[in-house]
Amino acid sequence: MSRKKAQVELLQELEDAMRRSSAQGVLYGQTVANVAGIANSDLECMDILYLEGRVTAGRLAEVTGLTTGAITGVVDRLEKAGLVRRERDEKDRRKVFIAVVPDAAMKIGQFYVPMQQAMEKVFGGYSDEELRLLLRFANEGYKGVLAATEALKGLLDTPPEKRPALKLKTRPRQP
Amino acid sequence: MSRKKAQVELLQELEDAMRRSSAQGVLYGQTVANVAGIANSDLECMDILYLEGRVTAGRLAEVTGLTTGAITGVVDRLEKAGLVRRERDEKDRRKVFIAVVPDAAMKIGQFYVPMQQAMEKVFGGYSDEELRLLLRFANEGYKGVLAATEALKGLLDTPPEKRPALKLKTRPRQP
DNA sequence: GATATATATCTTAGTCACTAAGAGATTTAG
DNA sequence: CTAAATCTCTTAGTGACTAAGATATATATC
Repeated sequence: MSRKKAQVELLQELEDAMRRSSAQGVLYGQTVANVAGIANSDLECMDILYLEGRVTAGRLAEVTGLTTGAITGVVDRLEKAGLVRRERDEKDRRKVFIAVVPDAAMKIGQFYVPMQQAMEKVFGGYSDEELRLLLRFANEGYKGVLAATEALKGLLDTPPEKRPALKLKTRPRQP
Repeated sequence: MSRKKAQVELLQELEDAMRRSSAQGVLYGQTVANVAGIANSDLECMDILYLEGRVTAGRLAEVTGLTTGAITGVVDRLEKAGLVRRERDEKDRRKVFIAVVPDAAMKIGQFYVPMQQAMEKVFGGYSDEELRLLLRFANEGYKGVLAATEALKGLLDTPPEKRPALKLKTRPRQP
């Protein structure tokens, strides 16, 4: 045992707190989709487009885990709503780039204002050095979650009986 | 202007990094649901049950934003899968408590092991004091997101033309 | 250069989770 | 004791999703 009891508890608290805030983050997203009047996956794709810029339909399918057929539907709806445009790649005419229509970023962005304000308020309680620590953690956390997602996807290709037994460290929770 | 340019950039980076990792967190959840062979909302409810303990069907509807009818379906599926049990409240026989079946926590929990391992690895790079800072941030962040969600929900009840104009601070992103 | 294979998106048919509206059961208020 | 309120479930209908395959374009092989 290299960890003291207090630290194990700290880590458990941390895990729960992150899980809780992440769950609430999901709910915020659902609410945005509701208010904006678009489907959840549609908003998810808008978010990817915001973060990655112009991407192909296939990449959207890859990142969201949806089938290409489903993405066709997503893009159809977003295009009809005037939020994105299809742009055929002139180099490879099989590809279709999806690009956010300039004004659309703001139409959707406004619904993130309450979140930004709340976060600004929270960030206000931290020094620059502490904020840099949070940034470092956010970046490392992203990489960790990405890796974990890949690891978990790997299980999908493995038949259940051949899966390496996962040692479970969570204890059942008392309500 | 009370903030220096460097800090504004830091905050923007932080916002993007959090958005990115939170988006990846959503994807992790979707993958868990896939691997576990249950619907997304079903898993979301399992998560709420894990965090809140035994809750009523109505509370699940409230927290998830689904209708009570949808929750009936969720609970039906989870019950059939042997993950939860319906328990009528003896004090108020209209209410139905949903409780996680003891072993079920582990059945689902195993799919969070890759995530826990990834996070343990990340946490390993921080001192106890830094971890406490992260915990403080996670808790404050949760409260912030919760408040933001409520604020946004408020907009739903306000007719679009009567909504207080949200001042947009995001700048459109260059892809 | 012609043919075969690969890649990227779209189409179609069918499935399943969701909403809206209201029914049924129980509790609380007058 | 009746009326209103609360909580869950039921029903009918809608819409986003998958699987499979069609279409169009690109790349590889001979």
